[in-house]
Amino acid sequence: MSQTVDRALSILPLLAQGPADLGQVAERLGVHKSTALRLLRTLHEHGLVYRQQDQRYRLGARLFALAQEAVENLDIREIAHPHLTALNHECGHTVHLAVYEENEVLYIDKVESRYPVRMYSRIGKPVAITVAAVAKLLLADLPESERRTVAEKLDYPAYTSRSTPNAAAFLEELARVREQGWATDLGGHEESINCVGAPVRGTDGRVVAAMSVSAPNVVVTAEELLSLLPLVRRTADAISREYSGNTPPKETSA
Amino acid sequence: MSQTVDRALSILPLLAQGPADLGQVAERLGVHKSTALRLLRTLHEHGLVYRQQDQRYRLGARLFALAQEAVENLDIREIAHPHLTALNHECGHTVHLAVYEENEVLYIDKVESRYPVRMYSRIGKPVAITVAAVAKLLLADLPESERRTVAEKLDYPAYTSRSTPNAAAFLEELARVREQGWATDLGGHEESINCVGAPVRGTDGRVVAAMSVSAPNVVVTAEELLSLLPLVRRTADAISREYSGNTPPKETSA
DNA sequence: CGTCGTGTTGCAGCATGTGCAACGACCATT
DNA sequence: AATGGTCGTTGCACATGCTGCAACACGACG
Repeated sequence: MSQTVDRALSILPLLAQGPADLGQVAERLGVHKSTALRLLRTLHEHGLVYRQQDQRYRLGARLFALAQEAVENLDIREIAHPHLTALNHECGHTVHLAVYEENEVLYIDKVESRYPVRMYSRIGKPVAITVAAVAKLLLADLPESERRTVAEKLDYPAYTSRSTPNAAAFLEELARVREQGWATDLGGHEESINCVGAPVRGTDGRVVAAMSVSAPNVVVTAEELLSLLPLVRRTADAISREYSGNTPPKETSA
Repeated sequence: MSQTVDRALSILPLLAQGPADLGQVAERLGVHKSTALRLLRTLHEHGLVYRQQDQRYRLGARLFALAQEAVENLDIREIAHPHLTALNHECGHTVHLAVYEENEVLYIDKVESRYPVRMYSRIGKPVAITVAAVAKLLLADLPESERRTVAEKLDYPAYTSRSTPNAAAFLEELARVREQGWATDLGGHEESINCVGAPVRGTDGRVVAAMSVSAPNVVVTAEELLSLLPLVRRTADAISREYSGNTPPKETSA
């Protein structure tokens, strides 16, 4: 909508692929060098872009700061975290929390055996949206039409022999998930890893987040993992309740 | 330099503090609502901003993707990582790798007892630049004038009784660090945590990164930690050598 | 010493972003 | 139901501020 800003922002993904000098940026943007220079300077002033010794431009540190602050301000994460930790203590496995945002599913919290980590390698990377239990839960809740649109647009990489093969199968799976209120990923992403997940709902019943427990085959069989389902669902429901209760935290009396 | 882009980018830190609606954004930017709307729309198209159900704007997922890609493309990190892991195996303590970038020091890698983590809670947060060993190493290498300028501009929070109290003390410390070629942080940030660090240098001898080993008092005394210094320096030198060797990877013959 | 390849600057022209005012949607209140 | 208020959205006329050009500065290279 705004040409100038549009161009400036297009520089970021371009630099994400690796450093580039002024000429390259200008060329790939399709604008004059002087224009690119001014845009880069503006980005630089805001710390989104950094100029290394060889004069080439890189993405800057402020980007991390922003991403960091963004994830910390997710109230769902804040509310859910203690529940996730508790669940982890009970079952010992890795616990994930994820949200859906414009055709992407995004991990926003994770508790592993020993360390509560706030930001991980997986954030930002394309989540295996066609197979992950949390992805199924989040997509299953979309309105019918949107669900279909999204499913059609997706790629269906065959991570393993048990990955979701195509849109039809995925929609079927989503319907099942929607009905039963929980989801699994049995070796669909990595042959030896299984997950069970349950949805977190807001006041209006819509799914606002999803959580899952993951464990490798070698530790527990899929059946054993499935036996954790009641516990997982109870945890998700507890988060839902607390989130719904706290949703309108409008100042009633200061 | 570019007004439009400048305004658009100013929205990001604003939203980092928490979700805001159109009116708030317009007001805090000092522009008309319609202007703010157009800027937000452009940011939205690029995925940097997300609109939640209540119509308020939040920072978007693409931000994570960018931050993620940015950190992965740091070649220093890639080269250093195996060395950091090796060092961690030898001594068992937490190992950090950091770089300096426009008045900020930034952790870009970390190896902890059990998990190699690629992105951590600390990235993006203001590093304790006045006390951290890696910060001292990176700042100590700046040219005299810049070093002074930076030192004057900094705040000197008294994290503990042993924190660097002011610019004068800091500059003195930097001089010492510069001379001896290594640095420590003995309880300057957290009373019970000590660190020893050494610089990683590029071909031209300039410090391009810094690494450190941290351990709590209860595990090893400061003296014991200091006994690791030779090992730390050897590791840093190994990284320097490999980085210098690989620095000009220009295609000599396709 | 000249040539090439950079990044940088000033400027004229006009595309583009700007603020205004009016509209529509929604909610709360009466 | 009707009213008033808030908030997001749209179309438009104006002029701001962005654009691309051409010329300059600087360093590397032969």
